Amino acid sequence: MTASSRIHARLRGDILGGRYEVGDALPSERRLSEELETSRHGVREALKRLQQAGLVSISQGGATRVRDWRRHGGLELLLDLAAEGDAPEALHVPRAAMEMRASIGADAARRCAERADAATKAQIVARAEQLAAVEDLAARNAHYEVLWELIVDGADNIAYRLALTSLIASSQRIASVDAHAVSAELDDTEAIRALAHAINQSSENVHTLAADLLERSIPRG
Amino acid sequence: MTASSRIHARLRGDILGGRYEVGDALPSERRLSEELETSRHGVREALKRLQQAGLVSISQGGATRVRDWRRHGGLELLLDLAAEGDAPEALHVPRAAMEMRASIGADAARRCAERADAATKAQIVARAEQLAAVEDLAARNAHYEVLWELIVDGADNIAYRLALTSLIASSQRIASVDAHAVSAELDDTEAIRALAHAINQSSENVHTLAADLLERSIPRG
DNA sequence: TCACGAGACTGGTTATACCAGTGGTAGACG
DNA sequence: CGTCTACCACTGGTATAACCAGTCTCGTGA
Repeated sequence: MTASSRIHARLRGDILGGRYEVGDALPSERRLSEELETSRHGVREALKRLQQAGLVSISQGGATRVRDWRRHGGLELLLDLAAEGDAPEALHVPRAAMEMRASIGADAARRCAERADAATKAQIVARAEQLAAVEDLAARNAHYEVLWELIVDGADNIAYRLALTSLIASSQRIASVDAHAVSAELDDTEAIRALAHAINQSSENVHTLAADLLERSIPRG
Repeated sequence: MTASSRIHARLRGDILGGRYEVGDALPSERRLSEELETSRHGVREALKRLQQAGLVSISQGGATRVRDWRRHGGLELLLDLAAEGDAPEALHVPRAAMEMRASIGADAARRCAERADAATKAQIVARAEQLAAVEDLAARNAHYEVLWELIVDGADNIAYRLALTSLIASSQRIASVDAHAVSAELDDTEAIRALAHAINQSSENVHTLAADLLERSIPRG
């Protein structure tokens, strides 16, 4: 744990936790370096990372101010929100992540059926069969994640690929809280196999099959 | 343009442009500071931003190495990819962005119809009517963006909200290349009004209406 | 009352020194 | 001859101190 990452985590928590209002000025770099007992450079590195994430705006001569992260932040904040225990509960982060996962996943499956080559589709079918053959939930979950990586790669959509990074990370964080988050999907190996074969045959109902599967894990509320 | 942002842009371009292989070691901070004629701190700030974006991994004692950004990068890279002219064409960045926009947008419209309160829905209808009333394309586009912000806010899904940031930014970058990117949507004011009213009435076909509208702008290929 | 300028802030940059891990390699040893 | 170890040269991490470059405020003078 480096000094700058400590400062980064501290300030990020303060901002995401709502302990600053949008537009508020952060303490100056010199003050922060005193309060947090580090050099100014460590503070600056942390601030650059916050700027990169869209949480603050820095301007020479003026103060460093808190931005509206709901408007300027990227999807990678989802993980941070899931990790920060003190983020407003009303954001429904788990539900949001699972809904997006379902929407993107269903469309990715459809595109994959359209675009992936035979070799990729064969891998998908093979992986689904492997998954169905194991009993251990953790092992099955590992297969399931690989399966979805194959599907998203097969969809040939870089935006889906990049979004998946944030979704997987935040899903894992959510799953660490609720271990059975996706068990409704993992238990139904038949539905998973059916999806894989539908993709392989470029069926019309790939989107429906995928959506039905993925939407099982959306929390109510 | 600060020194660290120059260095950041330079290295980011080298990585996204494929001039480094995954796993390659970057030159050391001391070497970079010589080559790019800045102090080591400027280099460090830039590297921290690259690390934050998932483009490199830094380890004390060892080298700073290039990561697989397709696997570890976040959605905000979409904007960078759209901006870097030398990114591999095969990524189909405009198509990817527009597909994701359609998938997320259609689902957001559905959730908005389910969840938004009457006041928000009234705003959506009002905005659609304003949009239909103006002739100027730029003004209409501005209304259209606000309309979608209202819809996404109404969907009460923080993941969609955060993803929108990257999608809007990269769409604008794409639109600056192809000015008529979304004109097929903007021209059909009737479809936009129909969507707004469907949301207001919580119709069953909101998802279909939204998807039909948004998918018009997906480039072929 | 208003305009403007001094000065006290803000962040931006540089230089230098040292600490703290890593990893390659030369040499000692079996 | 092989292998293991200790060392050293390298990597990034931290700190100090000084100065540059904008911004903003507040008091003074027109």
